[in-house]
Amino acid sequence: MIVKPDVFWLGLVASQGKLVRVCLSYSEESTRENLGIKRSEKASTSSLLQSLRWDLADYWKGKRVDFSKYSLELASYSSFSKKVWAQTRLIPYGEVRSYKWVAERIGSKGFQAVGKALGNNPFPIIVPCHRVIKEDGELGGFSSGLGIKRKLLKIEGFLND
DNA sequence: ATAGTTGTACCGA
DNA sequence: TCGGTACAACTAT
Repeated sequence: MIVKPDVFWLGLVASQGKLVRVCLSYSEESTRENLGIKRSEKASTSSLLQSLRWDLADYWKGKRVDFSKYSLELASYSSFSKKVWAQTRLIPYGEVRSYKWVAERIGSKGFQAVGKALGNNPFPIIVPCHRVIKEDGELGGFSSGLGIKRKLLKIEGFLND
């Protein structure tokens, strides 16, 4: 399913009651390409996606939405990545932590590897990798574009404007 | 084996 | 404060 809650597009894929992938992008085309969703496909009737869609709409309005009820399809990922994402999901709405904090919490010194795992995050927003920034307060990177990271942090009230 | 990360710390100017 | 650089753990090739 593809929705456009703001200036960017959001592609959502679910299967068997679990979220498989989320894609954030500035263009509808790249979202479709990324997820392999054809224009001809009908809107999903999956209740999971319907629910997620409303939650995301609320989220964009600035409502404090809790995405932790959604289960993720993680079978094909490394245990390190799973740990990083699980830890990242624990960061509360509107707060941020550093890559180092995440690494320490999962018993690793590889803070840069944390960045890499977050870069591979298949569930942006649901796994709030935008809440992970550098130790010195800089934003760090974001695979879907730093502008989107900034936007998300603004929605959550962490950044102004 | 090697190169490339969404990083951190330390040093010198 | 800024730039260079050494280093860290992990992934992908």
